[in-house]
Amino acid sequence: MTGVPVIQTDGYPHSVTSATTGSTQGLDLSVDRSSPVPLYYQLARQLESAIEHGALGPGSLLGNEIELAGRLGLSRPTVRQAIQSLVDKGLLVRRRGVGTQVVHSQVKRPLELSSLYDDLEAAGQRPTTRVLLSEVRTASAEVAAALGITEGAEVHLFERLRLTHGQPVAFLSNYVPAGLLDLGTERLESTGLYRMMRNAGITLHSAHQTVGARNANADEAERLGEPEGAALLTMQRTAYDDTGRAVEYGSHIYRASRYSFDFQLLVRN
Amino acid sequence: MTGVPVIQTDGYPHSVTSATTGSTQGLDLSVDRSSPVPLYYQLARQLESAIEHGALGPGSLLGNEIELAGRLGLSRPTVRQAIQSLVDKGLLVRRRGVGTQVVHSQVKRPLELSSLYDDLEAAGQRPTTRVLLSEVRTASAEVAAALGITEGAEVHLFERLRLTHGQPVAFLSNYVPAGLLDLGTERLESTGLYRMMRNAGITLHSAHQTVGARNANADEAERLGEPEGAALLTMQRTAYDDTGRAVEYGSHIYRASRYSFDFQLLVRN
DNA sequence: CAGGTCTTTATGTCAGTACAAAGTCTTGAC
DNA sequence: GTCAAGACTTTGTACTGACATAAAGACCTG
Repeated sequence: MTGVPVIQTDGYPHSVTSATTGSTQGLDLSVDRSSPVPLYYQLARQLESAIEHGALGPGSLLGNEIELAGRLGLSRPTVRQAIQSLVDKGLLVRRRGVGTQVVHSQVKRPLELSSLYDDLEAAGQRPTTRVLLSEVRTASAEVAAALGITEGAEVHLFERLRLTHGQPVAFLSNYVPAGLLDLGTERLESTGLYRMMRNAGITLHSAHQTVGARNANADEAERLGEPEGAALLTMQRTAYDDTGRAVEYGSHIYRASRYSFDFQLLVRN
Repeated sequence: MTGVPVIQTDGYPHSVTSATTGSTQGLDLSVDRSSPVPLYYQLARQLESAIEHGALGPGSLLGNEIELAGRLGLSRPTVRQAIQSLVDKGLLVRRRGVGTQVVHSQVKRPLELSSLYDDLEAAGQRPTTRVLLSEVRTASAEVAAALGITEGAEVHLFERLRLTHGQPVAFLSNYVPAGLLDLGTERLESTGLYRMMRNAGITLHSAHQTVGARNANADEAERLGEPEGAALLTMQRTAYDDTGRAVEYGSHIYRASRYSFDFQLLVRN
């Protein structure tokens, strides 16, 4: 990060560099006005990466907003917007009369609607998927209720087995209203469901989850390679897109011996 | 802009009422400039309660920001700030060229750092607590690592049994750095731990959770009134306050037959 | 020396304006 | 009749300016 020159194409690049560390002073912050990326977002990303890379250590002050704005050639509201987005993410804390400082705790990521696939991939587990079943059925009462459709309507059901290192981790049963997207088996094996939805123009918005546990019956035990009666982690999830329409219902079973949910959450004040 | 005259003097509430429903038009929105409560917050609260009470049904447009601002005698940024806070909560969705509408799905609450006590109480379960143990100990390696303190430092450990309708639901082991707050047994029975912390001036900020499952051993089975080998839901949580200091580590065990985690989560875009 | 008070500093709130960009809808041409 | 261009609506981004308020420290005073 040190001596890297900031190449600027057009607009008026404001680059700020200094030797002081532990503060925003020692950072090479700059914005590119010719870019279509919003200025507040450019700044937010730079601050975020500075925090991640340790250039801005925990507890270090960010420097007051007015000065920061001046140094970057931005207005205060723009700087505030950038900072606010990081405060919302839990990376920064504002204190009136004191300043804005980097939070001490190692907040990684708040809980997201991440797919199991992405989770495992991020953990370097190299997940693979085996599609066991993929067909159109009529919705049962349970599925219809979860998806908010009428019982008997057509849904696409697919069952998948997720593995890492050749070992089963989870058995996933997913239901998608028919016609919402075309689910090719080959693509389901190579990527996650949510990624496919995003590519199909569906923007996920929220989800309702229930996490519980139960003992494995003979069927489940065999599929997952666990002894009968072993504790299983269960999760049911209904996902909604931004129009409020339910786009997916999943009923998942995880081997508790090989998987657990791990997440960070923020308190809203 | 309709024919509604906006009377603007100073320090007086602006009230807007109309007969149209399904929109913000039929709402009695007003702000009180003499109140110390921020204007954007007043507006946000009113909109939120209107949504909750059904006055603003799912899908209904909010009306454009400029007009809304004019009707209330506020500036557009202020109105935007109010709306934005509800968008962040997942109650509203903005669409360029269309407007802002109430989200369809019944988003209840995103996942919060709620205590089990509050959860059960909200569900009308009338929880009771039996404090089994409450003493100061030296931190084990596991606890020290979770709390970020040195091994052997003093921590206050207390074990509680949570019951509803006389039936055990969970066994809770909690560790709090010694001297952080005084944990009276009687208060621990009548209220939750997080409520006590808030009252002691500690503002919670974030937490790291791990949820898993395992089979009950003989000890756990007896305590919770389950057969040996029954599936249990486990949760470990470390909570941090806004200075980044770990203030609590809890290792909890739930009867999977009587409890499951149930929550809503949002996708950040 | 202890206490409260004033000053400083930083964020918090709010107004008003301007232009950009993305959808929607209408209009017009073919 | 269909499709595309353009107008229009609405949110998105950004700036300037102003005052309020909380926290911290310096200062003065009893």
